[in-house]
Amino acid sequence: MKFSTRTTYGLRAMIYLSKYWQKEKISIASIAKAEGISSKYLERLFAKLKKEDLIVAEKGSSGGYALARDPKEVTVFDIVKSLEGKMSPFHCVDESGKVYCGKNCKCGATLVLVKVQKAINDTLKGIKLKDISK
Amino acid sequence: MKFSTRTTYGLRAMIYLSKYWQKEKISIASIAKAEGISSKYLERLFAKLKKEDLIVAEKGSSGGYALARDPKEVTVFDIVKSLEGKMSPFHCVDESGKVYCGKNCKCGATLVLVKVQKAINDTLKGIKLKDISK
DNA sequence: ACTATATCCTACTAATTTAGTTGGTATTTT
DNA sequence: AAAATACCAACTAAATTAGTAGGATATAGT
Ligand code: FES
Ligand code: FES
Repeated sequence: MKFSTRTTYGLRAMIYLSKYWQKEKISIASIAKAEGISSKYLERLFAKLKKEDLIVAEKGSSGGYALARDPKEVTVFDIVKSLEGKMSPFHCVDESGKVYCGKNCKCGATLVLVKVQKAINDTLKGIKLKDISK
Repeated sequence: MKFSTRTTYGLRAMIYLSKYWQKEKISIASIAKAEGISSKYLERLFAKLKKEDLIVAEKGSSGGYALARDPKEVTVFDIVKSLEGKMSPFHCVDESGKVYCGKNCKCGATLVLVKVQKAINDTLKGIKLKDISK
């Protein structure tokens, strides 16, 4: 049971960006270099973050990325969700906690599934980007 | 971010077994059939559960499996851990919460990693097999 | 002793997901 | 015009997960 590395990459990149909040735009190349991440891969992760309006971009020479919102207001949940897609840790419980197992079974396992899901989400929602980017 | 299906399979099988706690031994074949799981696959999951002393087996005709311990005392954490292996949800934090990222970075991401890990484990440890197998 | 029914064991294959690359196009500053 | 940047789609590689094949070993009942 793991979060994929793209989540860690994404978090690191967002932390990096938050250091320049309301200061500079930062290029993917410089983040990739500083963090030791493949810049082409990071590019694709940024596409997801942008789609969820977590970052804004400016094209062209001297363009780059910047946070779209104040790090005090962005939660880690927002970031992780946009990178991981569906935030359901089990195949038969969806994001809202609704169960739709293949067998339509109402087995006790679902209790576990729902509780774990809630624990993860609550934790992620309780951490702001600001909290981790001092 | 998902638990693999083997975790759900394992939980379901353990719930099934707990219904026969101190009554009968149950064969893999019958569990597999009842739960709609590949019996050969379930066989391999049971090997893991047995290795962690969560179940006991008896060979031969009229053999089968049974819980090794009282469902009131087995936690879901025990089960999930034995099936998932390492219970670290991120690549740079181990089970004890120790960080050893490739870059040896001490970035704020680790705070997230450690908190999520703890939230999951605490949740799983707080649920007994008995609680989910009525 | 034979047979049927079990666990146990190893190695293979298939499917899926994740990670990363290639090769561009479009846009903006200098 | 040139350089630097975001943007985009398709491909490849690696890793993990899911499932299968083909047995060997042990026990109960006949
Ligand atoms: S395994 Fe999905 S509801 Fe029981
Ligand atoms: S990403 Fe592993 S410690 Fe920062």
